[in-house]
Amino acid sequence: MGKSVQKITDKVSLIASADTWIEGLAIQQLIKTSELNGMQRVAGMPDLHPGRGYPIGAAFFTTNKIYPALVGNDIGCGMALWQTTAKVAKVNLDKLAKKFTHIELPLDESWFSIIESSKAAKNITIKGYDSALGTIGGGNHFAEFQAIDEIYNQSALDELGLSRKHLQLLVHSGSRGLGQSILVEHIAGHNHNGLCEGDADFKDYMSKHDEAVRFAELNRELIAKRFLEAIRASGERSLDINHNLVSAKNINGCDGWLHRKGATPSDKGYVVIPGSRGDYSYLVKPVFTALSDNDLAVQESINSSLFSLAHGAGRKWQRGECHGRLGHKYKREDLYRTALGSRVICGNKELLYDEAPQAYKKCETVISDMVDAGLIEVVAKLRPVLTFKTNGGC
DNA sequence: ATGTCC
Repeated sequence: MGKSVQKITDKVSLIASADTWIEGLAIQQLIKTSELNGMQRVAGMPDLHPGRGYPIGAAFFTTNKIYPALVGNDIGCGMALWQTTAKVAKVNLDKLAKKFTHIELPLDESWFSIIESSKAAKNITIKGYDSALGTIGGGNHFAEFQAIDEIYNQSALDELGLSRKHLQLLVHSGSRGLGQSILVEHIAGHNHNGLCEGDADFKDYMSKHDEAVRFAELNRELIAKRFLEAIRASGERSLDINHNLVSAKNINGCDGWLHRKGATPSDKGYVVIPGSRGDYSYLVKPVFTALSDNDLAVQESINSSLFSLAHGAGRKWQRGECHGRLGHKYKREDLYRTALGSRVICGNKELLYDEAPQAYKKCETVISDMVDAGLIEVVAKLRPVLTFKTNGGC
């Protein structure tokens, strides 16, 4: 701890060293959000960047009420890591890149029975959004094949059953149109005012929210299975972690509601913090200091990080300005390959530029800020092999 | 972020 934990105000802290680039607007949004009624504490992560009104890459702890607008439309968005049976040594990039031609369409009849049984098992009763299941979506969502590049903690890797011989698959997606519809309905009735505990609409929102979280998990599972089928491999999920949600949490003896907006939980075991498509991702183990709960330093660390971590490298440039900044220097063809030797499949021109590695911070700085803050230790570094965004859309 | 905006 120390150097990479900044106190912004009494309520607001930021996990970032002084030389980590954070946009001023994002800090302003962080402070503004801390002034909402019932807000107890706000913690910015080292990938903090501006959003529409509220910043992304932050955790917000309230008492007595929740703010659905803080969670946003992509309820349940998160990262799932699958180990495939495919061998890294046997990867042929040209061949691999050709296997994903129909991967964006709604799942066909051959999937219907698994969709029905999975929905029942997860108590998902909502109808009307099944065509989104198994689809990645836009924005920063992706499916990426990766190889374990460097190992720092072999026993942790063993615990997860991960081997560097096997190709890994990281899926980043959420609840698609379902989460969007839940937010739209909430805003129509309550604007950005939030909901008080005890209100009928509070219960109603939380129940829909929780279902959207399960829907998002199922979506990632179906995306993974679909990509596995496309490469004629099977696989097993080693983790699935949501970074957009609100849930009940006791923080330093206080019962309340923890909102995470692009903030990875540090209380759910191992997590993957992805870099941009041209950078490494990091498998990390959250650290819990083995001191008594009464220890002031521990309480302070909990207050300043709110059981949360970065959810990625963090945008350096705003969406939409990237084509202008990169267009002169890079042709579209230049962006289908990365400096780490990986391939990119992205048929949408704006997305190709918006999600370019240059638009993101270096993931290593985000990781080292959290290491310095005493929040994580790095287990392994994952190298991108092929990143799938979308086939069409140009 | 969004079966994405005409």
